[in-house]
Amino acid sequence: MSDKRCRIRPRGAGPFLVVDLYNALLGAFGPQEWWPADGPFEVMVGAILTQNTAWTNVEPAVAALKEKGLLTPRALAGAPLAEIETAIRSSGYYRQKAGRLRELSAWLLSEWGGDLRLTFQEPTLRLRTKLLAINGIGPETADSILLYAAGKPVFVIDAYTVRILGRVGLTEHTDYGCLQRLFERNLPLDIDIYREYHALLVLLGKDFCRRRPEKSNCCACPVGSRCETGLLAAV
DNA sequence: GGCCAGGTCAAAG
DNA sequence: CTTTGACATGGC
Repeated sequence: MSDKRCRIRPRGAGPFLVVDLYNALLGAFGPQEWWPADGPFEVMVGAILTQNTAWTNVEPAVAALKEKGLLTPRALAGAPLAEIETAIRSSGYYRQKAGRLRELSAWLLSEWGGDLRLTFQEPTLRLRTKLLAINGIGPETADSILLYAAGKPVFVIDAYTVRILGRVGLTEHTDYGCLQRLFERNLPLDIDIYREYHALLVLLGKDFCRRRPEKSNCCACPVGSRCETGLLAAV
């Protein structure tokens, strides 16, 4: 995808700045300190379990896995599918996700003996490509793993991000790569900022955009509607 | 009871 | 190449 097609839309006096939104969100909500997990492998597991699923449904699933001692690549790779399914049932799509978790674990085991330190020594792009090759790991899951588990400077795009950018008039593009480059071009190369920014966008999407007078997709409704608020208006 | 959630993949059109 | 359906539970 050429950069030309990723151009952001001018708004008012000039292009709206990605960093302005970050500062506004950080000022309004404070640091979120994502990802809520106990160690990198738990981040990876959570990244799969939370696919199109509320985090409140993921928590019991992670707890059950932990209870059964299944939160290591070796244990998960060797566990019966039925046992994994039972443990993660609350997270929804549990049959799909059980298979995905086990496939991911088997891969980590065979490539690096389950040692994530070794896994994360892999060059970022190379690791990203390998993650994407696993069935059930798409761009958002791969990048969440890279950013929050591996500590690589990769910006995560999710459905909230797409809606919010459209809502604030920054861009109407929805293409993952376009939006990712938009953030990465306009931010300092800083893992903590990437982590914090994505967390804040999710918070805005959940708590803020849900308080809406209209129906769904508040973040996509027209500027000037009743959805307009102090926070977004200030940006 | 309906709508939605921190997506992804495969099958159609 | 773009659109659509399947996957599934739990909270509001």
